[in-house]
Amino acid sequence: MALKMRKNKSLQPPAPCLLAECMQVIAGAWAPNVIWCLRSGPRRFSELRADIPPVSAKVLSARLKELEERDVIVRHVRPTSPPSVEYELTEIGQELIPALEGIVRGGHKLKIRSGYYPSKAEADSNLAQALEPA
Amino acid sequence: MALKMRKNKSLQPPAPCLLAECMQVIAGAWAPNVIWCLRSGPRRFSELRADIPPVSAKVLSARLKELEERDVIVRHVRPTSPPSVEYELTEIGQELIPALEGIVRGGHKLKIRSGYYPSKAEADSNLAQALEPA
DNA sequence: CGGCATCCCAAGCGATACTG
DNA sequence: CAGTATCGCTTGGGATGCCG
Repeated sequence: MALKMRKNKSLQPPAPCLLAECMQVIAGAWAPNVIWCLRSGPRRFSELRADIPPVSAKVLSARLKELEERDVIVRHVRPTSPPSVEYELTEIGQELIPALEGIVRGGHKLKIRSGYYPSKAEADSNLAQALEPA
Repeated sequence: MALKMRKNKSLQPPAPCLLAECMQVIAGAWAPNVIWCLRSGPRRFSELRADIPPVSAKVLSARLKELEERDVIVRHVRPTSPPSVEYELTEIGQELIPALEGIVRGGHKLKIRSGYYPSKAEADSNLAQALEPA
């Protein structure tokens, strides 16, 4: 009857717990980008603003605060003449990088399959550039 | 050390392209769950509704439509007496599963590090249950 | 059963202006 | 430089009801 492999005992909500848990950290338009930008070392507020497209200061600080509360990043304040603040991934934050890499690779395959790159070489270089440390 | 590894040439927007690309597919509260639930075979509309927490019909159908447009899933209509519709992952959709697994593992480590499980055994079984096929 | 229509709310985000 | 405050828009989402 067509539904051969489906067990009729419902797939109990499979991973929604864990999936949702991590999705909340990852969610939003900017959080993943922040984590991604921090993966190769600490960055300052305005550096993040510049790196991440033009994210508004309000939203960026909101995300940073959230990520800090979740212990994904730490905030270092250096009391210099012009105030300087650095954000850095915690160990917990580092754990998320493989997940983001997975997403990047997934996005890459998506673009290859549907959108199409002009050439495979270009696709590969794009992926390599995306993944390379800095 | 603090800023040792930061190149002062700005980290050009590293992967936002690819990251954002895939994040848009993954984004929203339910899309990842849908893909996750479909990873072990086709499911029908109402099965998905039941499996995924209580997602409203409106939102579920909206997500399904989006995912179909992006060629992540396919819709099979079977013209039986009570109408029956099945959704299934396409090959493109399958490509996303590793990314989701990465997220699940990330969420798992997050819970271990911060929230804490009572015991490691329980943590492991939780992860295993989340990842097991069906 | 599957799914669209309507209403309505809350969160996310951007822009601008302002402070320490 | 590193934010906070305010405003207003746009989306995602829940609830309910109706239709094929």
